Amino acid sequence: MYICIVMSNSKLYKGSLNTIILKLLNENDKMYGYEITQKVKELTKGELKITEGALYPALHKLEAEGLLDVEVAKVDNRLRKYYKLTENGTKETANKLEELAEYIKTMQALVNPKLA
Amino acid sequence: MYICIVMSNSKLYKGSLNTIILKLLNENDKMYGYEITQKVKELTKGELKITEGALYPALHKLEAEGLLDVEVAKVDNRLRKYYKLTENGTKETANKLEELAEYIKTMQALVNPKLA
DNA sequence: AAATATACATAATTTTCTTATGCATAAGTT
DNA sequence: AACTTATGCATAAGAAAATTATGTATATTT
Repeated sequence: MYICIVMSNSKLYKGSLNTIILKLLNENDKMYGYEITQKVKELTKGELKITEGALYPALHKLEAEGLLDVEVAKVDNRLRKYYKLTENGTKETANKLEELAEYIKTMQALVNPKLA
Repeated sequence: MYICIVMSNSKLYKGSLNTIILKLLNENDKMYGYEITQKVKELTKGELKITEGALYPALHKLEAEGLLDVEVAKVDNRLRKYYKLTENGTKETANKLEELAEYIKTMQALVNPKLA
């Protein structure tokens, strides 16, 4: 038995899930849900864990908005739903990334005004 | 008549209001609500507008959690509620700022893995 | 045989915000 | 004098986006 302290899932991640999903799909062409959770865990060295309750509704919403296309596959007798960016999805990815950069700049102006 | 386009209040700000409040109080000793809204507008060059519906409940909550002390004053026959950090508030400010730095680092690892 | 990993999904609840509304005084404008 | 904008607080209704808790099912590891 061991104790694990993780600072993960700070409140700040709220609102950035869509950006994360879109960016990953922009890099990896197509991915399925579980793969996304693992990739995020890997890239953030375990610091950020995307929960299923957040991820799947987000994917469905992005699909409903026409930003993602879905394609179902069966691998090892298990279902996988591969998502990929639509044309609009690619455009929106650029917007989201710009928004994120802007957000980071703004926050730095707030918490570290000397560097602004 | 003119049209004003502001990218302000993007969804990403969700979760960072407390950090902003605490950091400003950490720098300015004591501030009142309206002053905070104006300071944020100034520091972000109008890009971020803290709404009253978000600010006042947040201040009340931080006070209830023992992170802020409040002191009422009357200036020009108008009420002001000055908030300042408690000892715990100062500690929590450090935590929040570290969390923010961590968040920014993590997001940069996600959206720009080459630099990680 | 049992536990963990893979893979999806949804419902209930909570948190945190926006929008709308309300009260009140001071200062500036028409 | 009347009206608008600025200053200053507050709360309620609703929306958005997460967490937590469940549920189903197969594959792999212990």
